[in-house]
Formats: sequence, C-alpha cells, structure tokens
Amino acid sequence: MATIYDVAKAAGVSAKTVSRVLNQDAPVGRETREKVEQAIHALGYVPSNAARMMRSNRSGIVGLITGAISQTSDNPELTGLPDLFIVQGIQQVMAAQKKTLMIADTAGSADNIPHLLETFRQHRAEGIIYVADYHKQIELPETAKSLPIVLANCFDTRATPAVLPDDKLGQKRLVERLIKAGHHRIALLRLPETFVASDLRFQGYCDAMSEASIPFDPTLVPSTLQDDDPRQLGQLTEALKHLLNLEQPPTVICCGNDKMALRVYGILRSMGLNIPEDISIAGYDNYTLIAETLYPALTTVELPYRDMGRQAAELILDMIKQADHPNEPALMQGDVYWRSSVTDFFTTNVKMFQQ
Amino acid sequence: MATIYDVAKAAGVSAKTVSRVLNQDAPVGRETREKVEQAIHALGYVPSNAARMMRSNRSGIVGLITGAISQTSDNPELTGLPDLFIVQGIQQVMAAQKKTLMIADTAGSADNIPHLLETFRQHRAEGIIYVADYHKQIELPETAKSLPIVLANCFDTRATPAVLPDDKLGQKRLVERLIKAGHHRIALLRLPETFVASDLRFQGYCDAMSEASIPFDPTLVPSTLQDDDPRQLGQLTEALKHLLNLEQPPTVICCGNDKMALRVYGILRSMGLNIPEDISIAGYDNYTLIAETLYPALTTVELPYRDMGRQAAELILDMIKQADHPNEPALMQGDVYWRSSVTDFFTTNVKMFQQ
DNA sequence: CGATGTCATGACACCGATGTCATAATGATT
DNA sequence: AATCATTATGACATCGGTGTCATGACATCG
Repeated sequence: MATIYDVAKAAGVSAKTVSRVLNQDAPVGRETREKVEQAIHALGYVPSNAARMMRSNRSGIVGLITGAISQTSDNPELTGLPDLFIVQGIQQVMAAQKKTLMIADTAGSADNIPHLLETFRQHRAEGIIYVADYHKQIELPETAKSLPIVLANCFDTRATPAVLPDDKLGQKRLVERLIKAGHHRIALLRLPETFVASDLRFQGYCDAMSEASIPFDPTLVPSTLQDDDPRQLGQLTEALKHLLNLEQPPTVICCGNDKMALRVYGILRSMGLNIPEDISIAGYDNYTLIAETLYPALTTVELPYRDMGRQAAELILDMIKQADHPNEPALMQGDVYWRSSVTDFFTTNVKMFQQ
Repeated sequence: MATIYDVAKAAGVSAKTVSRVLNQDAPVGRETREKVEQAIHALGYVPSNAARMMRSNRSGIVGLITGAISQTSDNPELTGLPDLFIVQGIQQVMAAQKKTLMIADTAGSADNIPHLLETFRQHRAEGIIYVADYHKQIELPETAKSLPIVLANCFDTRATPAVLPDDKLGQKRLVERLIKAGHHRIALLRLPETFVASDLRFQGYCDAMSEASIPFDPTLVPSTLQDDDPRQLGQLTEALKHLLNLEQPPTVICCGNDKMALRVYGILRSMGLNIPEDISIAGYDNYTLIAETLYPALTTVELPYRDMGRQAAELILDMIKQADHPNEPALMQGDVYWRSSVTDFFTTNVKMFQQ
C-alpha cells in the first residue's frame, strides 16, 4: 500500500505538502496541488488512519457494545432484534459526524464485556454506548468507568447517563386513546414482572384510567404471566377465558407486547371470535413485522428505538466534547399507532350517521 | 492515556522490556515481569492499536458492509432483519480468530458504498465482507477490487467469491418431506419473480415432484404475486380462493416465505378454515418469531444465515492468508423444520392404529 | 526603498509501539 | 580454564502521518 512518501516522490514535492493537500489546512499552489492529486489517484493512495491517530491522539472511534446481533439473550422469547433500530439510530448520527462506529457483540454473555472494553481501549475509542435488547437494569464492570459511556435501553444504579423508552407514558397514551374511542372496559395482559416495562406500563394504564375517572377493576388485569414460553399458551388461554367470562367483559384487551397479541389473535380465533368485531386487541412495541402483517393490522405503541439511538449517540458525542453529563435518564416518547384491530366507537357512529 | 514509556519508567525498565512482557515473544526475568505487570495494572495501561499497526502493517480488521442495520431496503416488506444472523455468524468466527470486525452500514443507499470502502482502506482493513439483506444479484463499484472481498447472500457477474443459501435444495427437501407425509396435491405460492429465490425454489418444487413421479399441475402454482404490499391482501385472497375452488384442491400450500404464511393464516381463518385440519400450510425462512409464535406453529425451511455468516468469515480469512479464492459460490443448506401446521397423514394413521 | 506581511514549500521531530542489533551475565561444554 | 550457548536487557531505528519552525519569493505599504 502506497504511503505519503510515495505520493510525495511521484509528485516531486515533500511529504508535508501532500499532507497539506489532503487536509487543506494550509495554502498550496494550484499547480502543485494538481500534481499531488494526480499522484494520489495514480497510486490509489489512502492515508493510514493508524499513523494519523498516532499524532493526533484522536481516534474518531465510538465503541458500541450490544447483544443485539447475537441475540441469544437471557429472555430469547422476548427479544426480537428490533432493538437493532437503536443501533441504526446511532449509526445515522455517527455517520453524520464522521465518526467511526466500532460494533462489538457480547455473543450472548455478559462475561465478554470486559474483553470488549479492552479492545475498545486498544483502539482508543473516545466513548462507548451500551445497548440492551430490552428495557432492563444492568451492572457494568468497574473497568467501564474510565471512558465516557452511555446506556441505551437500560440503566444502572450508578446513575450512568441513560436513554430509555417512556413505557409509562406510552401505555398511558394508548389507554387514553382507547378511552377516547369509547372503550372503558379495558383489560391489560401484563408482561412477566421480571420486566421493568411490566410495572411501568401498568402504572401508565392506571394513570390513564384514573384521570378518566374510571375506577380500577382488578379483574381486568389478570395476574402477570409467569413465562413467555410458547408452550405455555395455556396460561394465556386461561387469562383470556377469565376475561371473556366476566360479567362485564372488556371491549378491548391490551397485550404486553405485539408478540403476545399475535398469540392472542390465534387463540381468540380458535375460540371463534372475530377481531375487532367481537373484541378489540392492542399491542405494544410497534413491531411492524407483526403489527402491520397481522390481519387486521394491530393497534400498538411504538418503542422509539431509532430516536433512542440518535439521542444516545448525541449524548455520547456531547460527553466526549465536554466531560459534562446529565444525571437523569432521558425518557423517549413513542407514538400510538392506531390500526384496525381496535373498534373506534365514535368513528363507527359517525359512519353510521353518514350512511 | 498511559504509554509504554510511562510503564517502563514506572517499572524502572526499558520500553522494549515492557513490550516483551506484553507479547511474550522473548524471555523476561520473573522479578522484572512482575514489576512490569504491576506498573501496567497501576497505570491502567492498554497498548495502542494504532502504534502497533504502524509497525506490523497488519490491522487485524475485517470490514463488513451491510444494509442489515438500517434496513430501509429496496424491498422493505421482504427483509425482516434476520439477515443479521449472517452478521452474527461472522462475528463468531472473527472473535474466535481475534480479528476486529468493523461494521459499516449503507444507510439504505448503495451510493454510500464507495465511501465506506474508503474508510475501510484508511483503517487498513485486510478484507471485506458484503452482506445483502436477501438473496440477490448486486454489482459492487470497481474500487472494491483492490481488497479481498466475499459476498454473503448475494452474487455478482464477476465471480466474486460468494456464499448463498441453497434455495432450490431447501424447497426440494420441504416438498419431499411433504410427499413423505402423504401429500401429493401440493400448491406453491411463489414470491414475486424479481426475487432470485422465487425461481430457484420453484425449480426445487418441480424437482421434488418429478422425482416422486407426480405430474406438474400448473393450476397448483398460481402466477407469482406482483407485490408484497400489505394492502394487496386481495391478490393473496384471490390466489387462495382459486386453489380452494379447484376440483382437486391442494392438501398443503407452500408459501413464498413465513410472512406470507402469516397472512395466509389470517385469510384462511377469516374464511372459516382451520389449519391444519382443513388445509396444511408451510412457509420458508424459519423466521422463528413468526414460525414458532403462530398457532399452530409453522412448518418451514431454514435460511441457514448463521452458517452462511460463518462460511463467509472463514472464506475471507482464507483469502487474506492466501490470495487463493474459489470460483463457485458456496451453497449452504437449510433444514426443514417440521411443525404442526402440516398434517402428517402417515403419523396420523399410525396414531389411529395405536388408539 | 526598506520594512512588513503573506504565500508556498521543505526539513525535522514526534506520536507509541516493535524489530534489529548489541551487550552483559550466567550456565553448559569440552 | 577457555569457549560457546542461552538468558535478560537496553539503545536505536522505524512505521506513516502531522505539528513546528525555517526559508525564500513576492506583494504591499508608509
């Protein structure tokens, strides 16, 4: 591979002049510049990042640690790869800032993290973003403290800067929207309690209900599911039967996530029920593969992964520039996606009047 | 950040001795080694990759270009991110070989590729893997030729080494398995013809049928769908009606992929049909999120993405070691995943005898 | 017209590792 | 005891860029 000296020789100038042409940091005569540019092109010269980095001591590299790629997570059922949208959001910002993103994968085991951090330090990464596959609490090894670090989709007890989805607000908005559509018997099939999101979303549900002055009815919120194992469809079936057999059954069921909604579709249909004529269904995550492909399309709340990624990227870049960092996690809002799996009594009524 | 000289000073030795301790490439006295190791630990010293790279001229970096992360592909409907499993397979091999994988994303536009290649050259990547989001033909810019390169999930006209899924064999195996289960009226809902896989799988279907001496019946293979747009459920509905109204309707329908199967589930159910009692369904891709979550679980063929990734990684490493490279694309086989969406007449009969 | 400023360019040191060679001390061999 | 092999260590050059400083050629100004 050609070096700057090869170019200098070919152009009949000094290496420093070539450097000036490359960096445009000092005036260079037009003729000289052209000679140099020709030589660069002829030799296919590309400057060595390593050599540059040595002098400047600035790598322009941001490290990204994730299990998103090898998503053999501890809850393989729940994670669906869409957390990769976070990575996408980060990429966008990094590319715009001409930073190089170095992605390392935990290969499913947190034990690899120290080694990954070591590698990043070798490459003199300027900062690190850690992306979790779903909203959860984590604990990074002590070694992580020496570099600016941002957590995305997770948080720790040491107030490391974090970017999180606002699960509480999201669920609240969904329920508000359901109420606006005329529903007031609203059931909630919670995620297992081990998920942070489970409780937050339950709070959002409660907030929306109480603000609408609808008294909380515990029979509409069956005990949380114990496991997300596909073989335990039985549990889900039981919960649904319970809800449908209530004296005042719900008109809409909020599922813990879109995947659960997919299962609920199957079960309800095998019971002979139609969605949304007999009962409305809502999900959470806006996992478009499911939400848009399902028939009817699923009303759900977005997990604002891309936004979270962008936010995390901007945060780490700020922290690299100035050691300053926020103490509160950034909560990102996700929109409600209103699709045909939920009856809107008002819209229906309007149509009826029109007809 | 501490340098090797800081460590040398702290340990009271020369920099070279520290280097020897680090690389274990020459004997070092026990006491000296311990002093050095202490100093390294005390200073939190991590050697600079950049400096190392300068001397050795070996970066240990392999570049990976993909649109998998920002999957705004030209066929956004078809791609579902699982092509990331390819990336995962690559990661596994690279990690085992102590290579650093540098992932760059096309951000949805092939126009960015030259720039990405440039970046990789700056980092002196030793080789490049290009991963496509689905089996297709591509054309890389001329600039790509200067480095060892391997294509994964795609191929070009210049016989660049490639790793591809064996779509033909996969479909053939599935159909063979269906025949073995007692089916002989087997329908095939093809993917749009723009997909390379569409024709290959059709060939596999034909091969299996002809080897079983079942004459080809074109009414069982409706004209391929024009588009995968979710709004064009109508097209799919028409095709299904056509199949069901045949004098001898199929006992099983092979869908172009798992996503299509998901839609077919919805349509058939809204027609009041049960799967698999009334009709069996098979997919393709083994997109587990769909295949395992659907009720009943979907029989499908695996796209061997992880294997393809591993294969591509090993291929590029070979090519880095010796400029040698294969001329034929490597075809990777995917297994048939037999699940309850397809009736196995044979198994059923056995059960009936047993009862 | 001499002083000053700007432009264009080159010489040289330096960033942080490591390869090469030299050197001293120790142990083994004849 | 003399020679040779091995161990343990350091001095120094080098990789490919860029920062600093120096230099010469013009242009501008009072």
